[in-house]
Amino acid sequence: MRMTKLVSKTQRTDPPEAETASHRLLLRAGLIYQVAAGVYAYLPLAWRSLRKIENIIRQEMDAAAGQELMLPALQPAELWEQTGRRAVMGEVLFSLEDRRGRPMVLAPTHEEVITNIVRANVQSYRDLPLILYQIQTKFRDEPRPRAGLVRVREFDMKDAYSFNADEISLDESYQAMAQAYRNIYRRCGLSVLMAEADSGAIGGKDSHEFILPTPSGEDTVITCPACGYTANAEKAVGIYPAAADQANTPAEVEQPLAEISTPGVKTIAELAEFLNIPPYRTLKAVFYAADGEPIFVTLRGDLEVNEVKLKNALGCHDLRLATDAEIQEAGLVAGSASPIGITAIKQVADPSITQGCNFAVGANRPDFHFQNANYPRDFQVDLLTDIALAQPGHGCPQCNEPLEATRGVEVGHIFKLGTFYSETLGALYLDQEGRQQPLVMGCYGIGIGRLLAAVIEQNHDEKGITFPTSIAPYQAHLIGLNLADATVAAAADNLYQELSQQGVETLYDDRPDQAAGVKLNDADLLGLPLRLVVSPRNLRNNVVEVKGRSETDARLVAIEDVAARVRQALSD
RNA sequence: CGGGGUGUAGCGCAGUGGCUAGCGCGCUUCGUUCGGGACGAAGAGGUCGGAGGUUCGAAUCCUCUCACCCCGACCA
Repeated sequence: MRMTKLVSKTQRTDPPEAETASHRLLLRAGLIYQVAAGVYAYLPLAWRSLRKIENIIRQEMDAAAGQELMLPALQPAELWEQTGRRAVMGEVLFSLEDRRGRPMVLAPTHEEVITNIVRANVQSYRDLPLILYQIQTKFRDEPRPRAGLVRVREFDMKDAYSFNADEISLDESYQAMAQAYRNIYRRCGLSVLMAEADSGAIGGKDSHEFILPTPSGEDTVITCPACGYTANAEKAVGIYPAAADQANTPAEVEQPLAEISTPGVKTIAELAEFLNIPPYRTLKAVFYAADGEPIFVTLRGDLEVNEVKLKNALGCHDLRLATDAEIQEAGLVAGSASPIGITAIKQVADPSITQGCNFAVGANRPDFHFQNANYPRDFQVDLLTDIALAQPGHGCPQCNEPLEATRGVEVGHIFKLGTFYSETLGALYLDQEGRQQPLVMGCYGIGIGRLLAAVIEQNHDEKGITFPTSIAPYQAHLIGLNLADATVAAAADNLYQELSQQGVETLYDDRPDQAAGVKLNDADLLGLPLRLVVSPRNLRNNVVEVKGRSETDARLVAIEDVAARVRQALSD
């Protein structure tokens, strides 16, 4: 490709709106063009790279016995009502009407359609297991698109679905997909973490996310350097430090409940300081609204609520902190709230309230707290279950060594779905004994554009992108310096022809009037793996300069050997 | 949806009621340059996000509205 014919141009300055490296470089190198919030055009360079990513994914999916097909993005809303997901998805679902006024949606994912297809085509265990996949455009009206291609509203996704006779078979498909995913990331030049993940309201047992560690990421991953435990913070379990200075047999050491005056004390930090006790000797109260119903949550004062765990425990769609008005209406006192004496509100508590005794807690009237609160002596709860957020420093659930936290971008997610869709939509098969059984399903997603963003996030330096060869838009960046010199122009043109004929994907900077600095900087910005420089200086010695993007020094190669050397370098 | 911010040339920005709206980069033409973002000369390019209002006069003041960015709740 000649750069004089390339539609996209590089920009000299960083786009001010781009906070993350991939967003900044994608815009600046002319790979993407923004059309609307969270909607981007892929310009030719990006599109070449994305197609290479897709092909790697296809190869790995096919190797794992996947069959590629293509499903429609435009679907009747009715299909989504059968599974109840029209309501679950809510405003994320792009909705429209056709000319007859029928409600339609633009699909954000494809479980409904694929399950119906399988229902119509699979009746026997002999057809199983089955893995189907597609690479197709998804539509999600995200509340907040961000960071260029990381979080958008229209994006291409590889989504795969497995159909198995039983859980054991599902495990095999799941493991095969997990391995395919590892292969895909490795081949794209990415190093990712595989983290235990929350499977959501409809999920089955297992779910894993593939996370690219980066400070600009949206997710927090909890890791254990000692044993390798890795989990999304939404899912992670931490062993919080037991209250070492407290006896483990509360019944014998419980002190009488006592109300004390605590003027101006509202937060846990203030309470702990006022009483000169550590935060873990207090109890924290938080109020939520779950699908509109008020929820009173209690956990130990040194811990935070994990809202995903809470949401799962309650089985609700919508969970948010209660408003001040709702708190007042419930007769609660913010800053001094107490689970003691609350009967009209649903109460949820974390088991941490049993780790210790004689806690300080609000008295549900302003400027007063209780001392020596003990569960279950002083209050009862409707639900006692893990709702605490694992934090760095907590003990690993596998080995009790201190956990660490890392930020990251989710570049893939695999789920064991179980039988929710097959039962709801009637996708059944006959087993060997002739009994009807629901198909056991899994689903597996990778966002293609986000993967490109992740690759750039992990492969760049201060000058620009450093594309891995496997997904670089072109393999070689040929620069002709001082093309006003007819000899140089001829040599560069010839080399371009030769490389092209030998199958080396070459971007040829044939711009006649650009200064050397502009061309060299653009080459660094675009980040193709190999840079070839033809110049008067080199040509006097009949050589061409060859340099890898990440190398500091160039090699001089005789011009007649360049094509062979380039092919060799690319195959390494 | 809550909080913060921005809309003026392709890009980045200046312009607090007064003449024909300006600067840098980029772009066009000519000339000179030619290995890390060259120089000179001459040019092209604008519904000042939109609508309404105030005014002799609005990019500038008022009202409404739209879009986009950043921080939080969501996801591949």
